[in-house]
Amino acid sequence: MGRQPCCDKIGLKRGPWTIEEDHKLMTFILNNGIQCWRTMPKFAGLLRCGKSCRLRWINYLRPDLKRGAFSEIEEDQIIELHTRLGNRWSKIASHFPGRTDNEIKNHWNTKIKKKLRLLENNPITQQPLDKKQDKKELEMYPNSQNEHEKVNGKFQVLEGSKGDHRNEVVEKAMSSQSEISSVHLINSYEIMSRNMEMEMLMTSLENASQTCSSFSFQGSFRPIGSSSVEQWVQSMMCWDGINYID
DNA sequence: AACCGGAGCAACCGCTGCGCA
DNA sequence: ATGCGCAGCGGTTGCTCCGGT
Repeated sequence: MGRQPCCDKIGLKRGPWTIEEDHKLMTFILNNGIQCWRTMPKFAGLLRCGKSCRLRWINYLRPDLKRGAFSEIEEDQIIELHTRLGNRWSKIASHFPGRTDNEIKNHWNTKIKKKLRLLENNPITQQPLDKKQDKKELEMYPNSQNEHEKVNGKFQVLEGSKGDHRNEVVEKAMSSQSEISSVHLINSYEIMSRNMEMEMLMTSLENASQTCSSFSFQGSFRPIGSSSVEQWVQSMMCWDGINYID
């Protein structure tokens, strides 16, 4: 007789996570912490198995995740670690704070492997042949080598006075044609979100302002179609009431 | 405009190792 | 010592997007 499944899969949802599910999981973890993945979905009101919740949190929702393309330095490090450790992705990932094993594994399989193969086939130049991607990125972000390095700045509203800063945050995000990529409210009410829809952000901020007299706000924004990332970051840094924190 | 193929990546599956009774 | 249940890990799958024809 085989091993019992990790959970009763009948009636459980599979496939891509919705924003609502993300929100439920995140809120639950932030309020209760991580104790038992198996029972978590039930208490969080999710029709998912614990394994799926764990994966979603680790690979996507965790607030300390570093998003964006891998730098040349990171790639070199991955190659070096891979020659020493082999396919032990979690071990490799432990050398890169904010990166997940899944992310590194995918990057290895889709980019690095190919790059190394091309290098092997092109020993004279010792240069990667596929420069297409680099060129494309350079065209999109002429002032930035790595879009996310520049964009993932953090902004903080100190001693926010309820709705004032809440509106400020939302208006600024909307006027700058941005999507919220990460929001972190601290103090007595805590919530985080990644790729949160504007409507949901409003609700979260509303809840926050109801449950505490003052709160601080930390977040990062990612511009949509901004021609100059640096310019955009500069404009955010000048935002009254928001302190740019390194 | 429609189709196709490749790239990228999120999510799943099944195995392993560990802690505990 | 053994078996069970769990979290974690690595391989794989399948969906989405995008560029080329």
